[in-house]
Amino acid sequence: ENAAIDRGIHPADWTNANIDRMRAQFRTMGASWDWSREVIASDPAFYRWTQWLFLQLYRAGLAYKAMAPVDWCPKDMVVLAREQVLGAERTCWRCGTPVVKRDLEQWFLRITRYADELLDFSQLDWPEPILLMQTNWIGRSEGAEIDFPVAPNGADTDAVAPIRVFTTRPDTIFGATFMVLAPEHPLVARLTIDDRRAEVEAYVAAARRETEIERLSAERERSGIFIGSYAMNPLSGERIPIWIADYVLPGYGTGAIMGVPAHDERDFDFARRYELPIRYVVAPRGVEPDPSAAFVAHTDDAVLINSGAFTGMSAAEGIRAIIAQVAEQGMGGPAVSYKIRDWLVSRQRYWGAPIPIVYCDVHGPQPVPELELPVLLPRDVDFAPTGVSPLQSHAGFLAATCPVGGEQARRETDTMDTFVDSSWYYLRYCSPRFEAGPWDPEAMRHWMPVNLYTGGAEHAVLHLLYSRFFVKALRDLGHLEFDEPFMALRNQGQILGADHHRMSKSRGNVVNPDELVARYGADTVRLFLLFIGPWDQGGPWSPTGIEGVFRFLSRVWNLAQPPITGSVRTVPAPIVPGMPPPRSIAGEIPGSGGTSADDLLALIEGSSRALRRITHQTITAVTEDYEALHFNTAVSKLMELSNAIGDGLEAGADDEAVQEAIDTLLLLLAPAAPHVTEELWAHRGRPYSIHQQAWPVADENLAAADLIELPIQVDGKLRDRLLVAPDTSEADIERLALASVRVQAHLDGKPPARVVHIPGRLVNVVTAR
RNA sequence: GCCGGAGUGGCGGAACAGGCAGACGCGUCGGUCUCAAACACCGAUGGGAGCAAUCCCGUGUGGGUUCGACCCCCUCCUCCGGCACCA
Repeated sequence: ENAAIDRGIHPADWTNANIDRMRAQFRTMGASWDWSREVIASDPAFYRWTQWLFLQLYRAGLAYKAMAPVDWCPKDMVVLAREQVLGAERTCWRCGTPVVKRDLEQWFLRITRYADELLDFSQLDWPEPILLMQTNWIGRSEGAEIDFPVAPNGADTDAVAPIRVFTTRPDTIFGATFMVLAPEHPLVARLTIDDRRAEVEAYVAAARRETEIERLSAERERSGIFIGSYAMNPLSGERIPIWIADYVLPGYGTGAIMGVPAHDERDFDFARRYELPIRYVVAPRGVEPDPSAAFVAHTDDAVLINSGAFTGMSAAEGIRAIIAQVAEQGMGGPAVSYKIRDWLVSRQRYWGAPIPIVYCDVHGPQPVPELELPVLLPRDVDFAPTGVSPLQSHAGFLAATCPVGGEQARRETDTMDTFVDSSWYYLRYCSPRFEAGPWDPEAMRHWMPVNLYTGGAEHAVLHLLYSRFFVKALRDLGHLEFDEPFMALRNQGQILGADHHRMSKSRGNVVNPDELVARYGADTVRLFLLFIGPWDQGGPWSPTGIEGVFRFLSRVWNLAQPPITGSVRTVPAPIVPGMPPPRSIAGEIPGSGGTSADDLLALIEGSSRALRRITHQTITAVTEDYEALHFNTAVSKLMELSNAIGDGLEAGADDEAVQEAIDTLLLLLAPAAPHVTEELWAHRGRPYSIHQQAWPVADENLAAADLIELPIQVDGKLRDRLLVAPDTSEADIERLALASVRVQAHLDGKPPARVVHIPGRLVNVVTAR
């Protein structure tokens, strides 16, 4: 929408032009999807069901409208979900502008109802960091809510209900020497005594004016103000002063805390500044707390002190006992608090799915009947953002009738957050043209849940959290039969601009794949993207090396293109392919001085046998790499196979081995470089299409080497290598290892203290030291 | 500040149930081809010593465990990501 405004065109045209462009781009890159299942979120045929879903949630009480302090992007002139406000700088996820707080009536989805179930990841094979991010975002804390009665002072505060606090450390209640309310707490005005009123009101006003960043700044000294009233500690009966301070947040817990300076760092700082008493009530057993010390963090071996009847209990016992006591007095009990907030989904923008609600003066807000869906987004709207939905100035859209009484009514003009569309799109893929509902239940059973989902980690607490919520809510409403949308998740890395920043037009560091495709061809670009580094890591873009991939594909072309007929080369005599004797490589094989072990092995096996071995080893290795998403090493192994084919030709490998190797190379390469492999496959007279052939299967016997190479170490340092038949006895291997002149040179004529022999891996000769 | 992830040649990166560090590719150097260049091909390429055989040093820092550590444990440093007074 913003881009369309910048260009002076309609968002629908801009969106559709982009869809066309991306389809074409994907096509040139050879991306192979089932295009018959394409869905477009801005198409009424899709958002009809987005609206339907909203109504299901509304009827179930999971969608509601409420006045609340919300995050507002002053540039986009729209509210944001808490998840869309990024980082300590608290910026808009879309444009990067710092957000501000506003009190507005908005639509929310009750994701908090699923907070506990969203913490259950037991069915998921997801990256640990994503699970941690979701866990932290949900932010579950167990503790207690405890009522502190207001102490009578003869004024009108006497009739005030007790003040409820939330704490995770009820065991420290005897250390509560003051109470703090958030400046926004509803009781502040009533509990402020007249003498203090002017100052308190000034403090509250100042707190409201401050941006959240300033307020949350850790650097700033804690501030607060005494409001003149007192509360009673429900267990000790102690009278403690009531303060307000902006370090207590209105939206978490109950918006009020008991101040326990001895055991909480923030309360400690606060007490120090305002000279409030600090009383230690928990200490490691047998240790006298040092009054000059700072706050004492929670430890496992701590016991309660100065805590009346609870003195002597362990901290864990104390927590249980004090909660029980408070509950018995009817003054609270166990409680759980969460950081996650309900999901704000309404947006004051044009380009989104309209929220299907109408407002009737007689019957209040009413859902649009399902048969009337979709509520169509009109095209002829002045969509410049003004802070209220542009739809408000569209008389035709606005006019509605009440579904209950038929009165004239007014349509909701806010549209839905784009993340509502993306929270369920994958469900529509199962039956994209289904008309009788959002999905065909039979297709749903066949396809869902998604077995492997790939995407960026930036969706951790956005799309991935919302989608889980949707599936659970729809399951509970009887629409789905599974608990999780995405069983396995893998995060790909992000390719950054050459300047190490995210690619963006404004930075001018965007790489356009079209130019590379035009220059090198799609297969080269695809292969290079796979080869550039680990798929899950990402990193700065550098085109260095794309030439190497291009050369590789050129070599494959040259190898596979002309059917090889009767190429004749000198063949070095193979050394007894059947039963080669064990031998030490260096020094003991005449003339083997400069020969690498691989070369020697090939020499012994014979070039045909060696090529077939490498071919079948490559099948296994590349298949495993693909399945593990290790594409960079898969490509390097394909390069090695192509090098081996070149060596085999050079050494006179027979045609059968060469042709098998080439066919295998093409088959393994086909997913990565679909175009060139298809063409070569056809040139070689193989049946169409290479992409419909069975995946090659490795023959274990062919993949097994006739000889294995064993490193020989002395004291952990490599000194020699042994080429032996796989079935050589351990005793023979150790005898050969010790017989090595290079090993002997490091033994100084003394017998070894020990020989560590890991069969098939290595031999380590340990000297007495 | 808290929670994650990562530090390997000139560069991208291999190798990680503890077992040959540097696969594969780029770049660089040398050579072949060419009138010349480009392309292509061949060879060399972690650092140091040596004519050589070979030896020493090397995976951010400093310790530790082990026959053996890029890998495990502890300390610190740097970079990237997330959260940010959540009581």
